[in-house]
Amino acid sequence: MPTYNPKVIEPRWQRYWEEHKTFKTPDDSPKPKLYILDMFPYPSGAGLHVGHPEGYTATDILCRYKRMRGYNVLHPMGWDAFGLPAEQYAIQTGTHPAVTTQQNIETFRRQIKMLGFSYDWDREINTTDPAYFKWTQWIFLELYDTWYDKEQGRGRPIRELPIPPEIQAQGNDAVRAYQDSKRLAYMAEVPVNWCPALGTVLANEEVIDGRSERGNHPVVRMPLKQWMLRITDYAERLLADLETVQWPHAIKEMQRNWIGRSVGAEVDFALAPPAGPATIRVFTTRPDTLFGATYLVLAPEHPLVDAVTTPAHRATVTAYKNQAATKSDFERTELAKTKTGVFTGAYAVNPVNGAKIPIWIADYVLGSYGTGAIMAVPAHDERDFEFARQFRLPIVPVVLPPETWLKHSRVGGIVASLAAGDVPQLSRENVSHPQPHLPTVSQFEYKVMTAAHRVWDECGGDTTRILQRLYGDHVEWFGCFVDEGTAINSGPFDGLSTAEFKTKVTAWLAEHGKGASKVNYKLRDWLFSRQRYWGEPFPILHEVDATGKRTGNIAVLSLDELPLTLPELEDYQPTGKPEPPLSKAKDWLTVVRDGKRYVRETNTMPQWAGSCWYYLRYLDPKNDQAFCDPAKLKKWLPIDLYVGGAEHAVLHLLYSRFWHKVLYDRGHVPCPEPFLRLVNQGMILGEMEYTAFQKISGGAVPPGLVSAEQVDFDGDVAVHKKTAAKLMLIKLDEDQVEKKGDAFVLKEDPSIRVDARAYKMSKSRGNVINPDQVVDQYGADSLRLYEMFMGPLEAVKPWSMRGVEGVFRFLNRVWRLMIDERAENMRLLDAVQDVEPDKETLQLLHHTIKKVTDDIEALAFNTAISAMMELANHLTRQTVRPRSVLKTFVLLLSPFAPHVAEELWQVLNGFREGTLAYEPWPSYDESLLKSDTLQVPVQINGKLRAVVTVPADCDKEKLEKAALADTKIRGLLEGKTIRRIVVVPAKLVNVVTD
RNA sequence: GCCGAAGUGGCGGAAUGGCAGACGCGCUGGACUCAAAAUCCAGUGUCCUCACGGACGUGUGGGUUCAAGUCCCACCUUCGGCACCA
Repeated sequence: MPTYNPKVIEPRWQRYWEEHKTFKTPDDSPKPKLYILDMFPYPSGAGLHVGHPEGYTATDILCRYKRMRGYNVLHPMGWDAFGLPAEQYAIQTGTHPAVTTQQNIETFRRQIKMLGFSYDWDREINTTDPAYFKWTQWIFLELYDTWYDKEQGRGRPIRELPIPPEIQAQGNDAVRAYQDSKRLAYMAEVPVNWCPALGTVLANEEVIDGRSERGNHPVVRMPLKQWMLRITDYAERLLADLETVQWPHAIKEMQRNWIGRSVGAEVDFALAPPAGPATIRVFTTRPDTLFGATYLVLAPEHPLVDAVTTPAHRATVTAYKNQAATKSDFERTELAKTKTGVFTGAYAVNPVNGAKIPIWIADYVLGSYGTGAIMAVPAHDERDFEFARQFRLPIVPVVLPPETWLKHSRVGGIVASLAAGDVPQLSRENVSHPQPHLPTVSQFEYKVMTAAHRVWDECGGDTTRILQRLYGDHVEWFGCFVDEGTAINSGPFDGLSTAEFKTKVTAWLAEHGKGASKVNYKLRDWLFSRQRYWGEPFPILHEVDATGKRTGNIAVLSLDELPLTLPELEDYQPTGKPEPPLSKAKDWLTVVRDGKRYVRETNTMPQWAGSCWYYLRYLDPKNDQAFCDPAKLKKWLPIDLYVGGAEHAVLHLLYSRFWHKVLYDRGHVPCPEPFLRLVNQGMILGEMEYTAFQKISGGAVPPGLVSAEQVDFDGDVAVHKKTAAKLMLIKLDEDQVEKKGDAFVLKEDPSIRVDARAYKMSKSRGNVINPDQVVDQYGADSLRLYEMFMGPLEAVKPWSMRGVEGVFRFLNRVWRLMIDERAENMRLLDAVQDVEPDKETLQLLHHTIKKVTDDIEALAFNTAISAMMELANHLTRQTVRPRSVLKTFVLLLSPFAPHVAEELWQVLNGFREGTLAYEPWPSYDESLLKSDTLQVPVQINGKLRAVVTVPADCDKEKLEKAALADTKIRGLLEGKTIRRIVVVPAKLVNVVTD
């Protein structure tokens, strides 16, 4: 009984493709190239998630389609296999991470192969393979060997770095130190997340709300010598080149925000006597507000803090500094609802007006951004405003807001009502006789009105002018104004617009040697080392003296010493000190070279390292002479389409682009951007869940159900809004609820609203769909088809097992369209005949070819599948099914459901041996897309009233005539005056009447 | 708070400014069957009507247009990202 049985046909075709190397990609094909890439997975112990095949299926469909269109398609897969979970497992069980990793890769590979993706498996890579990370280490050394020439705007070899004569004069060590200070890879003391309870340093992603993810222990910041990559040097190009790539707008925007470019000025404030000759340099994006700077703030870690602090304030300043240093970033931000800070006792001189202003320190100023110091302009900066109010510092307005802003302010409202005479007890006339305790007028309103009245006549009763006066005199009434306006209280600059002011004052500052324009970025240099075992070792040696102390000199391994592999360790337990586990490998650690003693770098590279360049290695995965043959790079780059999850929107993509640009500058890759076009697949959520809330008896609320609108619910914990009592969650079945209005309610009691939503899949929630089970039950073709049929690729969408069943039924229907299920062996139905299709069928077929072709090109797979369903439904109704039509249909289906398509293709072609993977893609005949007659809707005043059938080539006049001739339309137009008739040929007729 | 995306039947979703709801799920009825499953056929936005037919309908309010789910303005909600970046 040859019924549709994916369990038999899928493994068979997978074996066929593998044995025949059907999808092996030649490097020397004359066909046009396409490089279509999936973000490679981290092979976790949990196995493949249904989210993975979403993007993989999309690209696979496109690849299969493009091959049939005559392209030479490169479509590889590999493993991003360094990372924490394998190491955690090693700590717990003693199993070497390489073993765990290998097992996980086996599982992932089996699962991915079971889905029938057309990868060229000969190009498979693994970031933990020494033959791979040899080149990761090599690239690191290239970064180490590169400095950024700001004049030329590109990275250059360190030997080309010009050495200033005064450095040269100080000897070799000075030269080396100078070079080291310019390298793209450099060492610096930076704070890390040290967890004393776990005795280890944690990655940022292991720290949640200032505590360790495992065990919930406190995490403190501790300075540690780390490798850093100077990505900030590339900030400008990373930003600018976003213009050249076809990425989703949102992702570009996220990268722009992350880079965070802002243009402003650095301004030098001299210290007021007696503090000394030093100046404090601040960064501001609003040099136009310089006249409003009423105090300076230094970050607590600013190097000049100790120097400026006066003896009388030293104790409080030191205490504040210590407090700020031990606080985690989390505490500094989240807990700092109110601003804190202390006065240093010192004063600075405002360079534009000579005003003496106090210098404070406060942790709302970050040491790591700009110069670590700011000029505070409380009238025009929210944070400064808040701080100034708290510490009663002066607020001077220097930007006059536009009229509309003033009128919409609280003061504007009061002045308006005063002008309109809406305050009977307090009209313009009697406001001059103080009556401060009128019941309907607040103290504040009274103050405003009195002040307004005082300037009323002077301003000619003009409310705008009154408000402008009040703003100048009482800015604190108006609050903070941060937008652009007109300069006031700014001496010679008064009356200038914000933009003009900025230009002029920056020029003035430069002229007087007190400042210069400056661009700053939020982007920080990339912390590139981890205190971990399971990562790439750095190919770096630190020279040590006789006592074992580092001399500060660094040597690098040469290419023939690479790869530097990880030492075997007996235990993977953290050292208990902030020292990486590699420091335990004593034999591995020490190296003697040319009579000098060295210790190896014990940090390892972060997981990003391997994924930063993997797309290059696919092009030449087995090369042991170079990371890739330049000819192959030239042939295949850039990547035509890159598909993956939006969780990599910022870091992975930014880091890869950075490495790529460095390699480009050093002449190793031929193009400045790696990923020409990027598409993010949307997340797949679990099945829809319905939740009711029940009070817990004995609590603050009596037992019973609570309607959802009275509940604060985050998906895990529900709290009664009024009583703050915790509520119990009750999972409901779909048929216990119904829709009422725009919400779901309980069928039994429609007054009880129910929460309905789909959640992110997670082990703890128990809503994870395992692809193995889906394939076991319905087959890979159904899984692939369903993942594409769910909705647009980019959209977030909930899983539905019934939906899988729906596409499975479709594949069964396709099968039965041609296969005689009642026969003993595989054979075609008698209905399948070598006849010419009728016109309707032919037209539908060509319509479907066009639709599927266009939709694949647009990655709109869901609608392509709908179109094929419609064709299948049509053919099901036909008693005679032309073989030619079925053959075309199977080719259309093949990128989506390749196994069943191959099987049916065989039968349709008389069991001829071979694959359809390189059959030419069906083409359509334009002339068959149009039918002879058209159904054209006829509207009266925009409302559909009739449909008329006309010849396809019906012109405007004939169409209008046909519409008006329609009996129904005639009846409805009876006695009406026709004012206008809109005729859109082949589309519609709209009759406009009175 | 800031930036971005999205709101259409019971559900997933479809619609170059031109017949809203294609296709699928679910549901209802029918055929087949001793029966069930599977399959096939028909129906299925809401309300009014025996029916013919009609009214309403794409988060809310306004606007542009002969015509708006689609364009413009304001707002609401949900999701994602960032968050003292001067």
